[in-house]
Amino acid sequence: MARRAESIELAVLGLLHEGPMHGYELRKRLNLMLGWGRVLSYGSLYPTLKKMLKGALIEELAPSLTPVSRRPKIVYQVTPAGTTEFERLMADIGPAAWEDDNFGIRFAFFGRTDMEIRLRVLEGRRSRLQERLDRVQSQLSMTEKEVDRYSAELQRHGVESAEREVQWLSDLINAERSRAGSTPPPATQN
Amino acid sequence: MARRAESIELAVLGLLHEGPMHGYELRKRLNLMLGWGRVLSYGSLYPTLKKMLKGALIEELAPSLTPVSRRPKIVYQVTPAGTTEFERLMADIGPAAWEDDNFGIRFAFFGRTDMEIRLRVLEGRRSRLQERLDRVQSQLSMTEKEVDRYSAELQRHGVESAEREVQWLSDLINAERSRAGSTPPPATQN
DNA sequence: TCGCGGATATATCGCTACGATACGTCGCAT
DNA sequence: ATGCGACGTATCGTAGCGATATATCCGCGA
Repeated sequence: MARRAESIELAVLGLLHEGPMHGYELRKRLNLMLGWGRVLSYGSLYPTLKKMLKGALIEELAPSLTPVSRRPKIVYQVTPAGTTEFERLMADIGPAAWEDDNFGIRFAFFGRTDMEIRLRVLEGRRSRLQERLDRVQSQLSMTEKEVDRYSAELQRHGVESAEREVQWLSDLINAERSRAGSTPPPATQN
Repeated sequence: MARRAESIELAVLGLLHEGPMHGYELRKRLNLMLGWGRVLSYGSLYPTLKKMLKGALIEELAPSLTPVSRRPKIVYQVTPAGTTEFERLMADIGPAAWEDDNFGIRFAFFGRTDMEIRLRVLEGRRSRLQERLDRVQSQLSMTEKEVDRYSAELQRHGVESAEREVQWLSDLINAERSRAGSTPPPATQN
């Protein structure tokens, strides 16, 4: 249940880790990192924040030093419980971790996990994409009637993008590996 | 209202134009063309089909020539009204036409519109992407604190993908334009 | 020849999360 | 002095998604 919501929680925790913020700013940052496709709506963010408050993962920061600012600007910060939860979520790899939305968020916070986790997430993501690619390729090949020019171009472009993404992941994986290796073997292909 | 639903309608009409189909097959084809991100669920498809039946955009094809097939396989085909609607939707350019989901579908059916429409949709899509790109760039530059290594890499990759997409669109636009030109330059590669 | 698993096929329902919208404050441009 | 756009919090209706139920067909091994 609520797979998207889970990833929002992770993102909020991660962002608050670099300093207290209020909802509006959180949303902007979130949209920048989720960025490319969909945006996060207030209808999702505020309820999530409420839920996290109730769960004591975050708390409201002491308000206005600036004396009487009429309308409350609610600034949130993580609690120790929130930190624990963040670490738990980051370490919790598994199919959900490399789904489209989740992957981006986890990746953005890679700096706060260890290499073992990073590698597993990157590899999981890569095989997820590879698997999609294979499925499309096979479906394409078993299509009897030849396709329309434009449809074909769309397919081609999609496949190309996915392949590029796979390459990107491979490069990242190699980079991680070589950073770890005591004896980095020079000729490791792919 | 119901922007996604509208695009499903368009896709269904377009697909049925290349021959009668039943829901299951429709879904497969749809997922192949929407393909890259989300899949279309039955919970969306069947209600849409019902709605289109009621609107007389499609109709059930005469059933079993094969005598007593117990469970009905419902095969749909477009009505003349459906064809009209398809043409109307394809010609209806405007912001909605170059949103992520819609664009792909329209593109896939470019073979059934004229060049003027194609160009406008391609250009609309390109400026949509360009605009996103600019927004990210400016937000990036106005960020005071320098970002984490991984976050930066994620941004970089996102920007690169978007730029590649813009390039793709530009190439397509040029191709359309040169096809229009009275003097077709002989060296058309690809 | 039976039966089992998997692909094909239609259908519905609960619930989530998104779009729309409302409301309020601040600053600055005209 | 007022209008406009950015900042900021909040809620609500409902579209549509995931899960699930149900049923048929077919290939394959035992």
